[in-house]
Amino acid sequence: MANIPIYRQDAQHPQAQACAACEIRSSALFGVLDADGLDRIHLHIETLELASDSVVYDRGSSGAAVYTVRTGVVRCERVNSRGERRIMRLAGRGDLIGQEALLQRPYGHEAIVCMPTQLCRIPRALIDGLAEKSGALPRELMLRWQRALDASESWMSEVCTGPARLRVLRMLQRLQDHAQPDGTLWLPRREEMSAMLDMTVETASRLISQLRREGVLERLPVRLARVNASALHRALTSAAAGS
Amino acid sequence: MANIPIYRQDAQHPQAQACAACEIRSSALFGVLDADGLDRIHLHIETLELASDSVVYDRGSSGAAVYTVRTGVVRCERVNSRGERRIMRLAGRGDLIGQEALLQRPYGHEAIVCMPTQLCRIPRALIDGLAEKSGALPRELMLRWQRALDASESWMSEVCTGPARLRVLRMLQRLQDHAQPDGTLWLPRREEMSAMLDMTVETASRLISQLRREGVLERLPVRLARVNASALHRALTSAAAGS
DNA sequence: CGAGCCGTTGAGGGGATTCAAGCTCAGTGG
DNA sequence: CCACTGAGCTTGAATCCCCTCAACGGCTCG
Repeated sequence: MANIPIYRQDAQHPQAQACAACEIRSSALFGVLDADGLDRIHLHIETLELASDSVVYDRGSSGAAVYTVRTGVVRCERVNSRGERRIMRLAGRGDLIGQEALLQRPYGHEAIVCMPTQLCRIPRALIDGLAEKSGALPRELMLRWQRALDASESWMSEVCTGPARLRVLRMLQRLQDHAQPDGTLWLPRREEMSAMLDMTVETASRLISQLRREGVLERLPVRLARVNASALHRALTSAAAGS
Repeated sequence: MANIPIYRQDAQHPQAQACAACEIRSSALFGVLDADGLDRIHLHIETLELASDSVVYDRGSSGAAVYTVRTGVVRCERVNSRGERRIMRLAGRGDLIGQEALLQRPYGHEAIVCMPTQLCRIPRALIDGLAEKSGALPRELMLRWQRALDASESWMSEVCTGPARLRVLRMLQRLQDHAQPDGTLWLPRREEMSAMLDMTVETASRLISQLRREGVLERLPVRLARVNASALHRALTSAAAGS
């Protein structure tokens, strides 16, 4: 019984190969499953490869699946009662989105791809079936919910607060967490920044330009950038203290 | 087997009587339990009666219990990196707080009583034990988590956004949801409003005074108020449109 | 090339903050 | 009884940050 590989290597199905090779499996939802559970899931999980601005799901649609982000970044949006788009959350590698589906509820926000992204689509029925057998899965799910709640609250307390420059700096800090291996990161369009940080596109543009002149940010071709980590850190501490 | 009362009426323990008489049992966490589960829980659940400004739990403390609000209002606070207090959430009748404890994690915020409040303290071990037997409890727990997440996101998109007057109006709208039977509601101190709405106490004061002059709000003795629902509604629509 | 989108920059105005001064009210003690 | 606090609330005046409105430049694409 010992040394059963966490994902069966001998499975024939191509998706089984993909799951076996998946680098995020230890941090992903099914890390807790045993061999029995794992054997069954490959057949139902689908890997999606989506381009920028693709819609993963719409708010209000009654979804039948949750998604794990393998690479790339997905943003979760919502339109508030004044008709403004607000970006509530960024999901990156290893994050789970659309958990409402597990409770047979419509999605609470719209999920949109920020940069070329790979997703694993996990049908609800699959998780329902597994949860009855595996004792560890419900706990793992609750952990994901708690993580989403933490992220939401820390976003609210840090990114929705304070002077505009500080908010932009904190956004950059968070974008760094989703940076690609080569150090480049997704830089939102100005309008998206405005939806994240509750400011106008003009203000976002001014502040980004200023940070570029200060050497905190270096602009790359298409919606990409590179940040100087130490300069960012310095800017953050001085902005937080100076206020 | 049919017609087993959801809470056993014949239990001797005084807490069993309290649970049997609890008016929120259908909406509370244990509404899904069967008779076996219910018989065991009374012995471990404790009813607390706390005065304003009592601390239910501290952020960072590793809690061993979750709490259900029976009456009153509890606020969940957090201190952001600039050292400012931010109120992230209000919990009222039927709401569950401190769910992090179920995952053996420290509380993510500080919970403080807003007005005289009754709480049920539910030890973590109790829920762990029940969850193994009852299939419905994990689902119910996930539902609570999702509800907290929804509340957090809608708070962020509605209360953290827009001109100050609109934010104050939306706060009043939410406070109405926690109103007492007699129609009075908890009116935060100005400093607490400032922590909720990300504005200065002066701005909060100016706007509350203005709303009082407009007849939206009527002030009562101690941190209580009565709102004119229709006037509030009118003010909200005109403020949302006028901007 | 013009159209359109996105980003940038400028000028002006408005709303919120800042700083400051009274105000109300409960508690205290002479 | 009443002055004396001190905390919380209110209000005023000046300042500033951000928004609004506007124009322009770079870029892609038909």
